[in-house]
Amino acid sequence: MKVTQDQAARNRELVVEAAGRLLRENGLDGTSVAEIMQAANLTHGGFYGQFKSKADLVEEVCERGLARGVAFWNRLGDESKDPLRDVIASYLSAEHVKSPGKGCFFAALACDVSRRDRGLRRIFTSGFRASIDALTRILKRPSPAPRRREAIAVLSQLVGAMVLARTIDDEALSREIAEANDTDIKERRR
Amino acid sequence: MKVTQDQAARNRELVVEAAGRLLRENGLDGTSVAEIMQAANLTHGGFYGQFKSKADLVEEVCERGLARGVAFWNRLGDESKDPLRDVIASYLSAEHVKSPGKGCFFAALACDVSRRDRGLRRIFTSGFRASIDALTRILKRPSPAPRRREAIAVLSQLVGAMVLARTIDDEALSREIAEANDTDIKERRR
DNA sequence: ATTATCTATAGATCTATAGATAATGC
DNA sequence: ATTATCTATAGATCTATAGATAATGC
Repeated sequence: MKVTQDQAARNRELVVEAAGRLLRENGLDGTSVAEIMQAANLTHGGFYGQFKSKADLVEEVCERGLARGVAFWNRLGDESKDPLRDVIASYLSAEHVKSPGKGCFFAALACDVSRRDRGLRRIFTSGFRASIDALTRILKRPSPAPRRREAIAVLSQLVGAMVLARTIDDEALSREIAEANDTDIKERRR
Repeated sequence: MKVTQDQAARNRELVVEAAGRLLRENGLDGTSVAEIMQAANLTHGGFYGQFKSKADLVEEVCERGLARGVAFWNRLGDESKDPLRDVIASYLSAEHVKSPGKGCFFAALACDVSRRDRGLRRIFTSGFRASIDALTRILKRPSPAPRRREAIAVLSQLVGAMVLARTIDDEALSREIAEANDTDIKERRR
């Protein structure tokens, strides 16, 4: 039963990883601790040796997940020829619509989070600020509007488009939502 | 205990009304049947005399709630001097941010719905089409972009702004999100 | 329509133990 | 190398709560 400290640390990572996927796919309430542990190939009871509570795990998962998203955008900002185009294309891709478990934490969980306690909401608030900063840096070519305001508008539009595209039960209409927003964001920045 | 058919029908309406508020405030999973019945001043058990199941009630509530939102926009479209301005101002108001129980079903429940069965998703899909039609009619002055595409973009932006504004645990930043999107939508249509 | 009840499932806790780690002895 | 201790995990169990049903009353 007992494993090396190293293996225990790896097991903990497996739990965080499985939770990251399941929570985004099925929601905060739609995912049980038992389910997460099963996905990590561990038993339910073992969970409480590594996390204080489910809420504790959720906070860790979201904090790390949001940071990952910001890092991805910052990397695009540094390395891409046309970072805004790449941000939009990846965000509004069909892949992102159909795989919430691998995608944006805002699109997957923001509605859930708005009903949760301060702790989790604060984590999302920090993640939001960092995301806006990343986007602001990406919107660097001359623009009539203040860049920060535009970053907020673009992020809102992206998140709304993803939430709606995932809700719609019609593949063609869902695609239309993603494409309309893709075109729209590009057009307005002519 | 037993009441007239008329009173029973009124009680049913009370249940639908209470559910409409509670489901939007606390989410589909965050609202119990017992809670809804209590809010309607009825007992838990009575629920199943009027609805087949909780899922059944949820469908009825969403269908009617979505239709109400569409009707509101159509009324603005018919009666307002500047319907787009009024749509945006009401949608992005501080009041709407803090009272999800009285607000847009997309902003309150779309994330939840994306994880539900076909029945409920189809209802939201119809509501989405009707909302886009209403918005398309409102966007009637000359525009370089196709009106339908613009309607989809504007609705996405509105929903995303509301979801994010409600998630953020900082009143000033939350206000900034609403105002940035308000200004942004107006600016792009100069 | 009320009241009591049933069944399922959730988060969380408890106990036992395999086996790793640390302390000790040669 | 031996012994003692520590700890990550398994498995069983507890408590609370959910949706739903059945029996009852007017």
